[in-house]
Amino acid sequence: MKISAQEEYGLRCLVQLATLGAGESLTLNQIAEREGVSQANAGKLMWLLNKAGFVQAMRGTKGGYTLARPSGEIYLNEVIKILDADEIDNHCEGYKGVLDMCIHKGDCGIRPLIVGLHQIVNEALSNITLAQLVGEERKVKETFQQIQRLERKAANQILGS
Amino acid sequence: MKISAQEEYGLRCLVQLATLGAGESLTLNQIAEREGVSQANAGKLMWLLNKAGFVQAMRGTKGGYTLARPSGEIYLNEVIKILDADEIDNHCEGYKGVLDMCIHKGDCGIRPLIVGLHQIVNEALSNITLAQLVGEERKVKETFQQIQRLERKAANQILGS
DNA sequence: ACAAATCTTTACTTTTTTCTCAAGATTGCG
DNA sequence: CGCAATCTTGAGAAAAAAGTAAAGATTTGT
Repeated sequence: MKISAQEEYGLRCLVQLATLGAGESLTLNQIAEREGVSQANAGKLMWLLNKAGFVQAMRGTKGGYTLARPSGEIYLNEVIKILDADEIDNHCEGYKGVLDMCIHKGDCGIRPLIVGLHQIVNEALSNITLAQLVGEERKVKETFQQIQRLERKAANQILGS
Repeated sequence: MKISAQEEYGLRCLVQLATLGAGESLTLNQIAEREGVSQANAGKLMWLLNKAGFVQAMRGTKGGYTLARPSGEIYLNEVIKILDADEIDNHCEGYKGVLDMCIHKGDCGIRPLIVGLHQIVNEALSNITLAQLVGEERKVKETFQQIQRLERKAANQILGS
């Protein structure tokens, strides 16, 4: 279970935009340079993010990108969903081995595991906004630590019984 | 953020072994057939799991695989770690763009996010054993739902304030 | 000892993901 | 207008992941 390159770089490009003051914008080149990515690659990512409505692009001299909404209103789960080309909703379509259908219809321990994992990640991401990612290292860390503590408690309650 | 094919199929092969009674074992062919995977592929997975000490293999006629420990003592986080070729510990080594080093040293909003996500997933996985995955759909689902509820509560406590 | 069944291991092929390139489109400026 | 800067878009190259094949090693049974 890992974060894909597209998810990571896409998020980082957004973070760059989130640091801007009102009226400021960044060109593809600036974004690429700041994140250590090629301009071509950044271009594709920004294109995706633009299509999805997270950023606004302006062409021509003096063009560039800005966030389409305040960074405090952009939740990471939405962003990840775009950068990751959806997935999960059709999990059993994906890994069905050489057979035509997923073998594990009905009662199957694997499916709830996979679905559950995705939900947990999604839930965590839906509590974090772009704004929080900008220079707010402390708060993000705290949020996750708290989540983990309660996660552990929950597991004990259920499994320990 | 998604589960890789190797993670999923590897887990499923283990689940097959976990359903066996004492003294029973499964051959590569049987495992492959039951999970709808090619024998070659199952072979590679079982080889990995064997090297990591999760299963025991016996060659020759009457050979096959069995779990190396009781299924109740095999935690999913350990298994995933093997099937996923480690990762995370060296996250900043992985996605560093075209530069020699990760740009985000020190204070960086992205790193705690990535690390935090992995920890949350790992924590969830470390509370589930192979035994629970066998025909226990209900229980796995419950565990995750409970974790999610508390996760949400935790987030509200911190972020809402 | 030999043959059959089975796991082991390495090299290779295919598929998917990631990244790049190059041509096109739009905007602003002189 | 026409040039320069910038985003857009699709094709395709490169890299990584997944999967396959084939030859080798080990065990059991006769």
